[in-house]
Amino acid sequence: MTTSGFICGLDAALAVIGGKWKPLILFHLSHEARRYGDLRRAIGNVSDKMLIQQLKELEADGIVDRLDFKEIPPKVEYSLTAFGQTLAEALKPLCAWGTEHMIEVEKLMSRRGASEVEKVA
Amino acid sequence: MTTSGFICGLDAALAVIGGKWKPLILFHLSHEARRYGDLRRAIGNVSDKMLIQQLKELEADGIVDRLDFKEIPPKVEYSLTAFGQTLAEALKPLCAWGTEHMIEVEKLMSRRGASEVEKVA
DNA sequence: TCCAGTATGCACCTTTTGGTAAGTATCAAT
DNA sequence: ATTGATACTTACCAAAAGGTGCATACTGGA
Repeated sequence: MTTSGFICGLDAALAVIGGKWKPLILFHLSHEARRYGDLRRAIGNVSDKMLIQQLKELEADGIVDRLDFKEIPPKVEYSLTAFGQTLAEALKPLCAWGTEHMIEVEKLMSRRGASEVEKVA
Repeated sequence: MTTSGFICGLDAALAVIGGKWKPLILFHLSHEARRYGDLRRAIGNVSDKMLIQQLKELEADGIVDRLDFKEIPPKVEYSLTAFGQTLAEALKPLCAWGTEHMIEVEKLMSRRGASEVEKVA
């Protein structure tokens, strides 16, 4: 079925920001443009493969801009497009919600992990 | 490492609403409480296993309330908790963004699928 | 009596996603 | 000459997410 129709806008939005590192990428790029390696270090424990992959998708989706300086030790800068910035705007309240309830959510998530451990034990 | 610490609130929020059917569930329950089968039909093409699983997680996360009427043809009603309603609020702008750009996003998504088809062809 | 509807559980399998480790080309510094 | 940094690619593998189908216990309707 090619009817990939979304029911509520939430579906559409999540189709774009779904992906383990995309929220972080959005987060870091919302402040300023960043070079690849820079962004990589900022996020911390991403593999190259993953970061590149997610950046490519975001680029294909018109969320981020890739600026290749064509220099010979490679230099590439990533930034949010205007479209990406509208997304970042729309994400702010959700980000705020998450920040506000972060402790609670962390407890919930560790509980999920814990119950899985119980099954093993 | 058990440091499941989120970097930005986005991570925390997405840990809660991540899951193929959760956005839809939130969406439908934000209007009113619904019986299980009712909700199921509203969503359309979910399997029982998935819907139940996602509902259980949302329940465990304190987002939805499960009201069992203990009747003998089973009757159970799901609704948003107060906490769940704060989430729903925070999601509104994102939902609006998705609705606004839905056509664009649908094109993007079908393009993703198309390029995968190219690889096969 | 037999089937449908109710909400849910369980076993199994496929698809998707994420991760690891290696390799590429080019230059600067050691 | 080797090493390290740059941005990125590829092949291979593990884990997680999702899907299918069957089973349950009980009732009401055909």
